[in-house]
Amino acid sequence: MKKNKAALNAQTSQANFLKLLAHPVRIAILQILSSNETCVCHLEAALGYPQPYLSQQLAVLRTGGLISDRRDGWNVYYQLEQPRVINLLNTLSDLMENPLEDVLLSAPNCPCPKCNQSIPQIAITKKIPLGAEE
Amino acid sequence: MKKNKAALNAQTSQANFLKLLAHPVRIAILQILSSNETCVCHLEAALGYPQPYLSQQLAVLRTGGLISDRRDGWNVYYQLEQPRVINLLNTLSDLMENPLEDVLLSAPNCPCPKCNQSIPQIAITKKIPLGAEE
DNA sequence: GAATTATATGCAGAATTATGCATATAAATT
DNA sequence: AATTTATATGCATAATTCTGCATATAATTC
Repeated sequence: MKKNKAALNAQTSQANFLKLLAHPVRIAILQILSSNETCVCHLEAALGYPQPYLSQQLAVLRTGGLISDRRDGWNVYYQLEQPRVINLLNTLSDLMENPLEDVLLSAPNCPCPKCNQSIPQIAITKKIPLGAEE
Repeated sequence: MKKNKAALNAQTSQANFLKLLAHPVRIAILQILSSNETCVCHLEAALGYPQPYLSQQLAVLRTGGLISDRRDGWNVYYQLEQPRVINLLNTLSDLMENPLEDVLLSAPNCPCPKCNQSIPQIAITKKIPLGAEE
């Protein structure tokens, strides 16, 4: 009897989908986008990674159909194309008992229009410990 | 001002966890285990992959803490260590509108004790189309 | 139209993962 | 203790992903 490998079509596309998510920066990007449409410079300010690096990760997510972009003047704004992905990330945080992250809420020195509409965002409530910056 | 990368600790461990799952054969294994404690030879019969290959994928899942093994005589039986992983896989199937797989239910010619306790398993209800085997 | 600002792409080397195959171990049977 | 059955490990090569950096594009302002 010849041994035939099972096709595993569904599992293969599921695995490919998970590969899109299996990256810390891409997870962080999706979490940020889950609360707001966001421009690249905001991600840069929030995450501290170089712009070309973030653009590449955004390209991975965009090519994978998870997010979409919209240009407005100078800025390109990204948003979730498939908001239900957040269900998955929530199930994951739940499973791993990781609290939803903090980091993602503050984007000090973000120059984007949305961050500078009127009032500076968190600034006052956030204490910067001595020696944190140089 | 120096740009500091965000730590992304939670996201990093989440990504590592997803990497364990982001593989078609490993997903299939977990789905099979979700319904039953299962020995390696059963997986071999169900999936049609060579035994050493499956043992390697099992080792990945075992090392990652997702499954555990128990020896009984000749056979080693694996079971889910973290049954809530199935929530995640279900959320995923749901998201991708993949029906839960069929393939995984039949393991023709499985020699393991569990498959040969008394009655042949599915045999009768399952029609094998002409020319499916040679 | 030249300079500026925001974002995207290309490419290369490093690192990691996937896969196949030979062989090792471990319990059971004789 | 030799053989058989079930499973695990080691290693080599191929394939893929990661990451950093240089450069390209595209809209805007001067």
